[in-house]
Amino acid sequence: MYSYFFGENMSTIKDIAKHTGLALSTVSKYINGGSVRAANRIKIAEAIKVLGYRRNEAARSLKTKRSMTIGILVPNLKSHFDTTILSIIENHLTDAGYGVIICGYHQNPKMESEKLNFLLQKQVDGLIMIPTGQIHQEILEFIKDDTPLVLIDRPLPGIEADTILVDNFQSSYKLTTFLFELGHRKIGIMPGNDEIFTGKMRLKGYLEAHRDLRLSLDYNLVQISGWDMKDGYEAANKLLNLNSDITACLVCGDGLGYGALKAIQEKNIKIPEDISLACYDLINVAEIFRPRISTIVQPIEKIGQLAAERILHLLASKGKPFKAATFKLPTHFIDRDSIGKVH
Amino acid sequence: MYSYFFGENMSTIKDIAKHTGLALSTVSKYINGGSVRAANRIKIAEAIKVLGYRRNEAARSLKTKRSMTIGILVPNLKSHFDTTILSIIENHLTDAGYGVIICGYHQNPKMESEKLNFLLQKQVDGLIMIPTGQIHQEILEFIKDDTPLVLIDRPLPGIEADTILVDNFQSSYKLTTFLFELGHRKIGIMPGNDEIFTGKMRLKGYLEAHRDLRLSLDYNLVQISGWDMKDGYEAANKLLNLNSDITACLVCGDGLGYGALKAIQEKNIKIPEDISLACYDLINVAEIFRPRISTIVQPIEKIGQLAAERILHLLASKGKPFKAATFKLPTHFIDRDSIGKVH
DNA sequence: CTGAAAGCGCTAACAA
DNA sequence: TTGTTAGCGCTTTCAG
Repeated sequence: MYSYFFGENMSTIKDIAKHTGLALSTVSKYINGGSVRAANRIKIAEAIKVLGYRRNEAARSLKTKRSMTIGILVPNLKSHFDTTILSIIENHLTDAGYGVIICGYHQNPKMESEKLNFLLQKQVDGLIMIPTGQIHQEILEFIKDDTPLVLIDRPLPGIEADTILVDNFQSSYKLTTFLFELGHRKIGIMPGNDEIFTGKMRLKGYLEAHRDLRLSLDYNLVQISGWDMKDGYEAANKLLNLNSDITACLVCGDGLGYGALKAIQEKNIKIPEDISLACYDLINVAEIFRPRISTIVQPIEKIGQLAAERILHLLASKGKPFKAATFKLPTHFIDRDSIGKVH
Repeated sequence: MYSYFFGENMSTIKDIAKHTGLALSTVSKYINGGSVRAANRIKIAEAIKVLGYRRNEAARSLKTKRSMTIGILVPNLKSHFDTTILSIIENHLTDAGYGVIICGYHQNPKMESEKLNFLLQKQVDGLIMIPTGQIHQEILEFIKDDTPLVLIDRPLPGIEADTILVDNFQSSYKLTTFLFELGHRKIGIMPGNDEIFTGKMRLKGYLEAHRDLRLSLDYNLVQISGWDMKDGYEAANKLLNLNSDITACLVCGDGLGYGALKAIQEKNIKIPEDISLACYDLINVAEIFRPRISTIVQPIEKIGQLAAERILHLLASKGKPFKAATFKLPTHFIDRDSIGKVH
């Protein structure tokens, strides 16, 4: 009699109340872990099984104004950096009982704003994002709604939110200096998109190192581009074609690294004999490539873990006064075999 | 007077009805694109802006029993294969007006079932997934609810659902034969996890090719493992240590490929002089590695696109009788420089 | 084209 | 411990 057919409506709390002869509120309490008489617990549990009951989250959210889900928004679902962080955060939040809605915005600010809107509509209880840097209306709304917000990788000036960064400036400054000390005088850089915080800061490190070292700078040595492999390929080709005397190159991203490697291989240029190469990230590949590529390693695990920790903390202390914190995590440089001396 | 403060409640359709002096239903119709008198349209639009109104999706879902979101569930958010497909599907569905909830289950069947449950609770209107192969209770529920379901990469026997596969068996059968024709007699294989459809079928292709070629088979040449880089590293080491006379190896996954490459490099074994290597996927890396790696290329773009198409189709024809279809997409083999002849 | 009213499934007082 | 009840914000008849 309580059988269900293909396509029939889900059973509700009401059905199971009817089935057990108990009140809705009792059933609800059971479901939410409240105290219910043992005999009734059993009855309810059985009814739930028999009727195939499953809580309707839409109704629950509507009532409680909490969705128990966190939104995560990243620029590029194809990027190893993004997805690794994603994966770590998801792990931690799942453990804490939160669901996760993952969105990518394809490095497109317009889509970024659309996805934020989507997440807003889904009433996520918190948001972790790698922003472009643009301050969208929706971000202000998250803040206005007092929804916990954690920013990763790139800050949002003027936005009061926990922010997790790495030492972009430092790392590229030091690396440039390191190359200089090895005798390099014509050092190229592929900073990616310099309107994005990481690109801008890494470029800045390179630039200031040049200034401090009193190394004159040829702007052909700076090839701004997008972040993808094809961008890296093009940028590297320009760099190589425009600077016959280039001896080293600093590549500021994973995708760019792939592209650069492709271009260099095609031209039959030898690393590190003809050109020294250093790259951010290049996870996995740096080790197996020959020569092994020297890279700046970001603490991805830590970033993800910290992001999850912070959002959980904010969630737990909601309503209380809070002061946004910025964390600047150290990267470290692993010098493998792609950097040589200039004589 | 309609100002809002930090943390104040969102304004609702009711507020904007009050603000404009119109009825709820009129406002609702406006929001849903119904016909409303021009003067009122303007009033409503303005009120929406002033009050910062945003539709509450929980309420909407509760009422309509549709969420306008599709769930996507994949085994491994760190896998290039998975995330590329993800990204493509997301694109298409977003264009069609659907939101997307992406989940990973970390190759863990238990978590797979938890995530399915999460998606079920979120009342997704459709589900696209790469399953482990286990038939969870939740999958049955999706089907019972008449929720469109599209399976990718691995089928679910007995489940009536659109399924998108590639020619795993064929591709590895042919590749094994190809290696045989080049003189290889000791061909190793790293099929990954042979309880997973793709691993099983690729192994089967290898095995049947051996049988058909009357090539005796040494079981040390088959190293079953997980799918990650470290699994590939271990499997390759075993393969290499156990078979001093091995001349070729077929690697059945991206992560495995990274691991195999690492092991081979460490042992200073030359490709293809000492060992020939062929690998599934190895996206991006196959081209830039030296020697360039010969790979079996899966039509990832097409898989993603087809998955999106199918789910959209199913969504549009909901309720109508439907017959599940299985698509088997062709892979193609790109022979680069990692396979040599045996004399 | 507009308005009144019912109710989706659930939670959370409050009363018993 | 259990039951009654009032909505959460929205869509959707059905009248007007």
